Amino acid sequence: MPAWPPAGSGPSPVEGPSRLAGAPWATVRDRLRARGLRWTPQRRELIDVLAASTGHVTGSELVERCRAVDPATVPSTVYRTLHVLEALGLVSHSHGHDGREEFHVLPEVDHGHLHCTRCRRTWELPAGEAALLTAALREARGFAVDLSHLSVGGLCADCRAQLAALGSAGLALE
Amino acid sequence: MPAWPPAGSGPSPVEGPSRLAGAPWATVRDRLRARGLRWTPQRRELIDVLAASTGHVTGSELVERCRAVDPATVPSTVYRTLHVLEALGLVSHSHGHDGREEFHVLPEVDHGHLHCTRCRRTWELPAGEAALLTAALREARGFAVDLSHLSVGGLCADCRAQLAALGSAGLALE
DNA sequence: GTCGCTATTGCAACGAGCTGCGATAACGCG
DNA sequence: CGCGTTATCGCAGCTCGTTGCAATAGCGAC
Repeated sequence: MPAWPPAGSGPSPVEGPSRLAGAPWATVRDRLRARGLRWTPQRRELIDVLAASTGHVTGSELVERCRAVDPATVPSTVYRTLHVLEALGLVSHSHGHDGREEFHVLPEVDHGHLHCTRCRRTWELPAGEAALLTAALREARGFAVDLSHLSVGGLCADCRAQLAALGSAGLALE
Repeated sequence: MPAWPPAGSGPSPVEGPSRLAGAPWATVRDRLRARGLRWTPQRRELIDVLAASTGHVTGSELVERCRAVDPATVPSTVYRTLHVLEALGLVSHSHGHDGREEFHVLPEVDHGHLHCTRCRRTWELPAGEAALLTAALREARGFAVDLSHLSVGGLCADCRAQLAALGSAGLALE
């Protein structure tokens, strides 16, 4: 793993809106400052890592990736920064099947999660598919569903097929 | 808290092929043995505690209650026993809003959970209310929803009302 | 009763994540 | 450019839960 150029030494690769097209990361610094928050090297590192990530990442994965960039990285700082970024709307988090934190980079689209309790895979559940539920809950209880906190567990089609194939042979525990 | 009558003392209520009506705990010992598992004092303690519990309990709450009965209780044993009991279908667990484990004593009725991300209260979501979602997912994806792993987050009616009352004054973080 | 097999225990260490605290360093201002 | 304010850092320690391992103890068989 190539060491990154020491922060601040030498001209860093184009820091324009070039590759950041569609990436709000470029504006994070100003967004932080506008709130009286600060732009620190540690935060910059995490944001670099986030900008290179997509989809779901667990907190510890992010810690590891940061450590790859800067071995001096400390977990608490990463977690704290993640919470700050969440307040800015740049990431969101939910709890995976095992209760571990999963961060969601750039939650452009509001969606829930579907995960198979057998194969542990996860899918995104777009608002459309949950619409009936959210509408029903709003009407019946006045409850406003937050899709990012909607998590549905169960058996995916593949696993159901596999179990069916196994037939009644095994009352398998697992 | 009253000490429980020693197990096995006195005639236990009907224990037939009928229903484990109300007290499946009485049969736990035999169910364990039937599987080649063992009946130990530690397990008995946890089962006493469970029998005295209803609804949702977190793992650490159970550990505490066990420790109240027997200070020598060790967490790993409690957690391991809980997982064994889950395999027997006597408890089920899910992950709460904060990712912590919540155990569910005697999950007679299959249901999901609804929790408010603001006031942190939790409600049960009966199968009926989720039926539309589960049906839709089964048809569209062949996904079989496990209600005990269905968790819906959002704002409850009370909190929505409170927020509305606060008006546009606060762009509250929380 | 006691013997042996092995499930279970308790311990210690670990992993994820959070938190309080003193020290550091961003950043706005002059 | 230097100063003061205060957000942030790094550390140490804590909580919840899991895991590997050696020692213990259920329990079925003799």
